[in-house]
Amino acid sequence: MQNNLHIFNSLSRKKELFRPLHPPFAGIYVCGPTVYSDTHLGHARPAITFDILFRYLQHLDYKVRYVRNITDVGHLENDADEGDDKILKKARLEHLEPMEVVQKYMDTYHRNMEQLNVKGPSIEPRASGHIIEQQMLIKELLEKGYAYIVNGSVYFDVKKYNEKYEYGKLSGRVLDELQSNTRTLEGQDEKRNPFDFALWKKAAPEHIMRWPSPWGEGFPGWHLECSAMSYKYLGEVFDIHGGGMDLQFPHHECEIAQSTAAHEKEPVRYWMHNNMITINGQKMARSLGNFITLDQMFSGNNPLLKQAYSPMTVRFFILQAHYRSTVDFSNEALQAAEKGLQKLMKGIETAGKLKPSAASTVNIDDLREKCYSAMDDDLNSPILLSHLFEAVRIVNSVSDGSAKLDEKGIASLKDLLNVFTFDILGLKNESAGKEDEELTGNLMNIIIDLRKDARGKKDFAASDKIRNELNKIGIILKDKKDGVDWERNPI
RNA sequence: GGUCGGUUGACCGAGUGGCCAGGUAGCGGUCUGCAAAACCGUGUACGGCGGUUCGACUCCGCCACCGACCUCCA
Repeated sequence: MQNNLHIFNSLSRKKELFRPLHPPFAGIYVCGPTVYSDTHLGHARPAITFDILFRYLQHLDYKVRYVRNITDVGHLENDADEGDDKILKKARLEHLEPMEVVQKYMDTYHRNMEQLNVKGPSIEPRASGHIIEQQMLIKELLEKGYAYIVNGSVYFDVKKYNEKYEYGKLSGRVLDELQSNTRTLEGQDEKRNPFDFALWKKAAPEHIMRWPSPWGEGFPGWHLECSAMSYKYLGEVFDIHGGGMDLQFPHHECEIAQSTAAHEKEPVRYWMHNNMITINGQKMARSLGNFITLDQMFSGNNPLLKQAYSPMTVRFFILQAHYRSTVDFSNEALQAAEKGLQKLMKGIETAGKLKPSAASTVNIDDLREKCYSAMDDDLNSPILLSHLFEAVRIVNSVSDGSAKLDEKGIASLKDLLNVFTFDILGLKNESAGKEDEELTGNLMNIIIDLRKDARGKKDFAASDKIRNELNKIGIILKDKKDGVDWERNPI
């Protein structure tokens, strides 16, 4: 299978031609959310970025296995020994079972993803469902001498690992520097070195998320799940690993260390990292308290929002920037995106009504090539969109006669718009059919008002015509004392 | 403090050693009874200062400012 897709590999810091290990198969692992709170705008970025990758690889006829996990245990507030599990903390706060918290926010995440038209992954494994696999990995690491047990917890020995392998290669960090720069956290006594990280944590007596293990009752560390689950579903070495840039260190670095140490192989061939969404120039994050949840985006119910923005407006907004750039939230930018999206959708509707000419004055094949080039250049969605607007310009020109297309050209143009807009960028036409009921009501009000004017002027010919014509299409008007009612005639 | 990245026109946002991004808004025109839409045209954009070059927004150096990561974060 040939393709010309180049992706920026965070590991080499270069664009590389994508060649999967076992064509026609392609394996992708992306870090999903920790489900302890509402899904926010920031979550939409990786979801959409890797949705585009998933869709494009499928379009190129790869058999893609896309694994995106749900973290439902093990994500600690910090690396200190008494660091709380995020989910556990939330459960205590809301007086819920931890798994009730997980269910609630996982459902929200799924609902929001569906609204954004993000395709579900092939497999969506949960950390809590892979405790055995995680323990197996720990055993392997202990046997190979890359982990040590202290007081019922197990830690990864970064220094030992760094003797044979290179810790920090993904994030460009050098262990010596890390050592001197690590901030001192309370309660790190158990670890041999501050940059060692937990594979298994002993559960305190009051800790309710706990599993038995050879090292005592406890729970897995955060970094471990991704190594265990990617290995289980994609193998020792797989093609693409994605996630947010903020996960590069320490999460992905630790993942590489765990997997490499256990399997003696580099686990990932292409690392891809999406950039952050900022608000007023700062990262949007729960911990900064400046985030907007997706439900708020869609309803407009947040002081930072001047209006509601539809899921497709949000998707289009995100696609207008390249995934490796930061994109700054503002109402003006969202409003511009809303208008742009409308223009694109209207253009596609117009494309369906074009009349063919005998010959063509524009070349659609060239444009198609450009669209592919844009996608092949590290998923350059903003450039692709600019080409789609060029396509829309052609549509409108043909529509008002300043350009001509033959039947084949029109078919090709329509196909291009459909494939790239809907299949690959995953946009959809939200206005189609949506507000029909509301529109009908408004139209009827206008018609009834016109008829009232006619009757006021004793123009009964006009008023009767309105009533009769409506009758013909199954709408019955009823003149009452206090106004006019209408209903559909049940034919 | 360390590491990395950014600074593009009214706003958002691509990109490149010499030519065009694109969207939104503005202005002028075509069309139209009026309007809208659409189409055409339009704006001396590339943080500052030097350097390399026939030519730099694009390469190099310095400076300023902003941000990310180094602790959890998509």
